Amino acid sequence: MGRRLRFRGESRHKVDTKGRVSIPASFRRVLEAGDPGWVDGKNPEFVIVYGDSRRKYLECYTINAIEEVDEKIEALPRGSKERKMLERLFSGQSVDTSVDETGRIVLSAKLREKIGLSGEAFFIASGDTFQIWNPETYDTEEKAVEEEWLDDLPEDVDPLIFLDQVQGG
Amino acid sequence: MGRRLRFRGESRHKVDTKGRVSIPASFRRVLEAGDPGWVDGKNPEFVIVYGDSRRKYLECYTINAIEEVDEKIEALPRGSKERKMLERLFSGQSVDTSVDETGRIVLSAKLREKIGLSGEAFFIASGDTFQIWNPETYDTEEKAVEEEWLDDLPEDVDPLIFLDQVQGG
DNA sequence: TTGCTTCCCATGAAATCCCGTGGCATCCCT
DNA sequence: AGGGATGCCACGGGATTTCATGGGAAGCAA
Repeated sequence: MGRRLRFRGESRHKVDTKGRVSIPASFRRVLEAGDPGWVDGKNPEFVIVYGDSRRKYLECYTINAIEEVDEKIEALPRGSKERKMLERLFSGQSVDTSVDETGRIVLSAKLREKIGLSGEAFFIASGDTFQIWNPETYDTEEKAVEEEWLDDLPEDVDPLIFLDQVQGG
Repeated sequence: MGRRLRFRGESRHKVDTKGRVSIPASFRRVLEAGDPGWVDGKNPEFVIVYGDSRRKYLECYTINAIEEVDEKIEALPRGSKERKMLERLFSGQSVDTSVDETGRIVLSAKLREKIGLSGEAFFIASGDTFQIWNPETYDTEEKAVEEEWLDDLPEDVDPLIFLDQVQGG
């Protein structure tokens, strides 16, 4: 198996009145690589998880990534609370889509309203998923969180330190 | 064997006086794929499990999915309590239906009464099945549970952590 | 006959397809 | 190095199809 591609970078794109948005070209390459059914010339599919009411962004999974999640959910005991909740989140509160010929997707009115999208959308990579935000929401809420976190670190601590922390419980 | 199709998403549809309801278009695709007897142009069949009196929603299985369940039940010792109960649930308290030309099914008065359906129905995917709810019941009883569960999670904990929990215990 | 079910046809709104444009970067040829 | 040709990219608009939903007529049963 080849190296797993990851999303990388951030960018802004217009959202037209029909809800169409271009997916950053580099993200498309990752979506293609992450869709086992994809063949050159065709349009990659992927899954948008929008989650519960308080989530303010859309989270996008490649087919491979979402399948990994689905399988893990299926491995949980049938009937358990965790399983039910995760099914809600990942099976219920999600849609699958595909990129069109020109590299765009269509975000339904419902999805746009949910995250307050109009005019422009902000894309940002996050490991093996990427997120779609209303640019203002991202600036005011997320960026603030990031900066606060960095500010709270002692002056001389490099965030890289966290890379090698043991997983714990 | 190809990748297993799963239901995905949620939506609301009208229930008319005859008990007719549209099945979400994307669910229809999964029902078609999950019905071994289906051919393009025909109408897929599937099974609705309504269960005992406590259950407040209808659970819908593709033909393949229900067959898998049936086989597992048959593997249980004949005469065992578990087998009897499961047979009651899945053979007795269920009906099979088919989607019509226009993408709808008819829910009998009995089924509608059972889950208190009138006016509108809420559909939500749940792995390899989907559920049909009275929208109010879903909001007040189920969604509330979900939100409470999310609220009880520590601020910075993502539900995803449950995916990697060890099984057992 | 009186109610249920099916079946058939109709329609507005929404989603999808198809086609076209300008900008920018890269390649290639001379 | 100049200058075009090529190709990908972000974006827009119109045409077409699919969806969800309504209503009536025909079949069937009590």
